[in-house]
Amino acid sequence: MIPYTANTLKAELNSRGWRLTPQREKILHVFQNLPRGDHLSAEELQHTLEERGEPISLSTIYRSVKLMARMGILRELELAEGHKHYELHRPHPHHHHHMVCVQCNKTVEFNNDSILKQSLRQVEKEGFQLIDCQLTVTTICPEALRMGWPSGLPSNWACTRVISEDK
Amino acid sequence: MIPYTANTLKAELNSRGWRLTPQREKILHVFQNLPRGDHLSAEELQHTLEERGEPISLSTIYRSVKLMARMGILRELELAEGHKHYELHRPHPHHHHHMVCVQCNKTVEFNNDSILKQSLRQVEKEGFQLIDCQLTVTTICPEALRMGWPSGLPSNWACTRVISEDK
DNA sequence: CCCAACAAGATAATCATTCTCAATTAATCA
DNA sequence: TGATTAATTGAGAATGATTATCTTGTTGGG
Repeated sequence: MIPYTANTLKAELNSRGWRLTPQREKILHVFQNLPRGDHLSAEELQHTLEERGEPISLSTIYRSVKLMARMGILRELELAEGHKHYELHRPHPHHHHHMVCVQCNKTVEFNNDSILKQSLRQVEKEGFQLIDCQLTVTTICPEALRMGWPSGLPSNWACTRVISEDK
Repeated sequence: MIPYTANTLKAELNSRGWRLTPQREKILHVFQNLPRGDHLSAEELQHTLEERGEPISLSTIYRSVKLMARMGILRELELAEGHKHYELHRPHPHHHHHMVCVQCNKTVEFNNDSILKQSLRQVEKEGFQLIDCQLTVTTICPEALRMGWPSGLPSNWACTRVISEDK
């Protein structure tokens, strides 16, 4: 949302009764310097910090990352199997969604502003406050399709099962 | 209305080198008889089956549910913290999305056809094949807002957890 | 600069999910 | 139809991400 500096982060935290700590600052810094489109798991974040000579315990990583997600500073992504990823929560026009292949977990980002708009309308109608909206599109990627996924099936199988509305 | 019978399920499975088993049939049956909008975790599914006098091991539950999600028969939902939920993958116009409160995990469904349309367009543009698209909107529910989220919340207060069924 | 509350670090605990393996069983083909 | 083969089940152990606990260290308001 806001490009956070140490000061604005502190203000945000304090206004909720939480504190600015060197650890939280460093964690935010890592995400801010991440190439756009990258996301880290808790462990990857720990390694990154270690390499920078700023080791932070896994406990703190998990706590901070969850806190910042609840605040709306980070996005919690459920893309691949097994563990969560986090990325900086960027405002329009960098807000994006994900396409994930069920075969290989390949992830592709895409932008679509109207999805955010529609979510906002929906949410406000119900009296909720929007923090984030993530469209996760489950797919079969072109490579998997080329390899004959799913084996032995007519190539149009998925289309008939899939939720496409006019086909 | 639900396209799967024992026969079509068998055909679908066999075409991929998999088998129709009584367990898989029973599991599908549970989902088909679930009120619209309901979703079950692996454990809830096991309990349901137990109550019906058709106990199935947890291992098998997990395996089957994952298989059927990969096939596009079930949707795998990442709504609340900690565990996945599954629901029947229904075609348009029953396809829906979810709004989740980060404070209490309350879940509200909503319909929005244009999200599906746009996903489909996006996916095809990239040469992928669409299996499912789920918009998960992270929110603060009205109840939490009323209590002064985020700072004014009594430490052990939780919003009433209601899984409302329709908009 | 003091103190109460909050946070960090280390590690144990939890808990959903996956894996292992022996025993069964569904689908195929002779 | 019955043998054959490979998939599947069930039970429980193993895994692995995330949380909780507990002690010590810090933050920030008075």
